[in-house]
Amino acid sequence: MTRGPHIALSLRLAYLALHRRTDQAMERFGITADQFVLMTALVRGDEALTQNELARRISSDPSTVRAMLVLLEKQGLIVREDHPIDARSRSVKLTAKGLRLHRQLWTASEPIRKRILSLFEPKEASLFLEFLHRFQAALTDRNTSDSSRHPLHDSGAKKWLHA
Amino acid sequence: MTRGPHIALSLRLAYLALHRRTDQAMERFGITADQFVLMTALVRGDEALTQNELARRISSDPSTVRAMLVLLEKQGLIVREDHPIDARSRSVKLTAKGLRLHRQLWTASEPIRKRILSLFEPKEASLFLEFLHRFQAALTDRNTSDSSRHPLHDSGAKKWLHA
DNA sequence: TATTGTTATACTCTATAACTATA
DNA sequence: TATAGTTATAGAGTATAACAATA
Repeated sequence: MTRGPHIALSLRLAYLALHRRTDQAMERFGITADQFVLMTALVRGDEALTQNELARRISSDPSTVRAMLVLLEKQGLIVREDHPIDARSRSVKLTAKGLRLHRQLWTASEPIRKRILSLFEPKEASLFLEFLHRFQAALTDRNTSDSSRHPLHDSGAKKWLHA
Repeated sequence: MTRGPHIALSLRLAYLALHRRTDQAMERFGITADQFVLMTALVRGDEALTQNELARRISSDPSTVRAMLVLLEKQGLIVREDHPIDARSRSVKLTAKGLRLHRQLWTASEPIRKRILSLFEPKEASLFLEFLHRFQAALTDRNTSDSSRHPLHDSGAKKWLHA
C-alpha cells in the first residue's frame, strides 16, 4: 500500500473546502455552490445554451442539469425557451432577475477568489492551473478534452520549470 | 468580472473527474468513492476511531459520517463497538470482511493512482501537493489545519522553485 | 456545562432506464 | 438511427436542530 500523502486525497480536501466556503457565501441567497457554477456557465455563454451543452460545460449529466434547472426555474432565475433551430432542444438563459442575482453572488464570492489568488505568485498560479488541467484531462472519460479548450495552459509552464 | 480560467473551476473539474473515475472503479463492489475514502481512513487509523474523529479526517460532518457508517454496517464491513474509555463514544473499525474488501478496492483503484503519478515528475508532484495543501488550509474554516499535519509538504517545494 | 452520538427531517446532486419527439 | 430532453425512480451525501447519555 502506497504511503505518504496522496494527490488524490489532497485534491479532495481542497475541493471540499472550496465547495463549503462557496456554499456558505451563497447561502443567504438561497443558492448552492453548484447552482452558482451553473449560473456562471450561463453568464459566460452569452447566448443561450442547450441543456446538453450546459451539462458538458459544468461537467455534469443532462438529467442532473435538468433537475437543477427546474429548481432555478421555480425561483424565476432562468427560462427555457424553444430552440430557434432545433425543436428538440431548449434554449436556457438567465432571466433579468437571474442575472441580477448572479452579480450579487459574484460579489459575495469575490473574497474567496481573492483569497485564492493571494496564495500564489503569478507563476505558481499558472503552474497550478496547468497541473489541474493535466490531471483533469487524464482522468476524464471521453478524451473530449480537446486540448484546444485550454490554450492558455497546455504548455508554457513547463518552459520556465526547466529553464 | 474576472476573466480567464479560474483555479476554483479547474479544481472542481479535476475533482469531479477523479470522483467519477473512482466511483466507476468501485462500482462492481457496491461501494462509492466516498465510502472508500472513509474505509481508507479506518485502515490508516490502525486503532479504532470515534465517529467525530472520522468526520474530521475525511473532512465531513458527524451526521454525514453516521449515515455512511450505517450503510457500511449493513454490509458487515464495519462495526461500532463501545469505546473503552469514553462511554459516549463509539469505536469504529473495519471487520475482517471490510479489511478484505478494502484491499480489493485498493487494488481496483491502483490504476488511477498510477495514472496520476505518471502525469507528474517527482518535483512537480510535490509542488502540486504543496499547492493543494496551501489551498485547502486557506479555505478551511477552522484553522484546525495544524500545519504539523502535513510536515512533508509545508515547505521544500519553494526551495527549488526559487533556486 | 460541554461533548458524543442519535434521530428526524429535508434538500440537493447524481444517475439509470424507459420514453417522446424531433433530426 | 441518432439525438434532446423528460419522466420516474432511487440512492447518496449533506446538514440542521432537538434530544439523550455521559463527561
